[in-house]
Amino acid sequence: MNKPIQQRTLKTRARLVAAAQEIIKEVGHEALRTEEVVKRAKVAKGTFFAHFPDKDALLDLLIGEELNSCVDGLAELPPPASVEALVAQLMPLLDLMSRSRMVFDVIVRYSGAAAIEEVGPIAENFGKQLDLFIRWFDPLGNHPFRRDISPELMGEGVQAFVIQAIALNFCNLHNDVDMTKRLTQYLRAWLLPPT
Amino acid sequence: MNKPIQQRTLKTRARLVAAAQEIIKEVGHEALRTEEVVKRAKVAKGTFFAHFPDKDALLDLLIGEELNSCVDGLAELPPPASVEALVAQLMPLLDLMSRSRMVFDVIVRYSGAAAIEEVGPIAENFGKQLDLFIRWFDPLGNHPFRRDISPELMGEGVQAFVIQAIALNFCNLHNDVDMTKRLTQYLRAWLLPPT
DNA sequence: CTCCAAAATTGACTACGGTCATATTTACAT
DNA sequence: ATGTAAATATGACCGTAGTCAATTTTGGAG
Repeated sequence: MNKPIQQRTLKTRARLVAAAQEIIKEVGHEALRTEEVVKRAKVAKGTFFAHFPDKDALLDLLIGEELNSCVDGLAELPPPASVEALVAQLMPLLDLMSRSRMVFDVIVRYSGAAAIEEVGPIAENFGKQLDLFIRWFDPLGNHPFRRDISPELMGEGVQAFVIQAIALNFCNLHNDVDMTKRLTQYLRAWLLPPT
Repeated sequence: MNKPIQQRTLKTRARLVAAAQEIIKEVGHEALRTEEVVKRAKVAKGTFFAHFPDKDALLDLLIGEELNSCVDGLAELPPPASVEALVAQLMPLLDLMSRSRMVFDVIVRYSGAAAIEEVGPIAENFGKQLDLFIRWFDPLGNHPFRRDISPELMGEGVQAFVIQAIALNFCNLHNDVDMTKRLTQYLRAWLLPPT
């Protein structure tokens, strides 16, 4: 019933977010500086940290939004009819997650509900991904995937392998062709019933 | 043939490492400060960074060593005869990797050969883990696991699921009983042929 | 309208990782 | 021994995330 949330707060927060988005568009996530954010948002340093516990929380929010629109896009597609189709459909997500080492690190760190408390935007998005996978792997659906384990478990495995594939991709100068191949190999072994 | 490596270098490096190990034993990885390391090692700040590219490289080394003695211990065990036995054998590794959020983050970041160049101690250890798994999953061996995919692929999957299980464990106040259960569930679905 | 307590904002300040020009030490040739 | 070039060490300095006591703004009670 109480309404302790002020109009001013929303405005300030929106300015901070807008400034950050602008900066990221210009110089990328890696070069984001809180000083630059507050300068453009025309607020003091302390104000930033009154709105976000730390810089990573802002990145959680921004990257979470990007992930959301990406997953929303996926949700409109029909359930994939093969591992190859699945991997192809996931490519936009893969591209986003592997855009830069820093983005990937933030995603990995926050995908598991980061802090002990508080589920952030990225963690929420991973829940959303899971819902989507559960639909795609519905045992009642017409797909070639295994039916001996729950679709939820299948989805969690897909997430684990996506992260693994991207992580290995950041290594030995593998390019994304190899990432796709590797993920396909993982998911064939994970999702297909042995012939 | 050239011998450009000085005795002094080794001494200094050893002192830095020893100081860091001492500090970590006292206050944990999270509270490690380079300033404290150089103070105890009786060297200047700059010397630290002449020996390690950054603080994380030192952690890579130290955590890598811990992982190595852990995996060496695992290597003396006989191949596990069930998923439950496998998970039980892996527990020391799981405990080490999930000791703290920071340790886990460093491991995840460096497990995939961190930088584009240079394979560090943690990445090397993950290779060693893989060798061990390949032995355990030898298709010629007497074990209940699937034989339709390469043991290497099986091992990579185990690594992916271990990371997934730990990551989720850092979330929703799940304790390690749940981590064990979750990993068992993953590995049953990953390693066992459908009945 | 006036006053007040809570909410929001401020910016100087701290902590700490990392840099770099300079100084010192080492190894070796002569 | 002496000179000297390369390797190593130094510490003042910098950049940036994050803190906090003090200040300003807000919305509402009387």
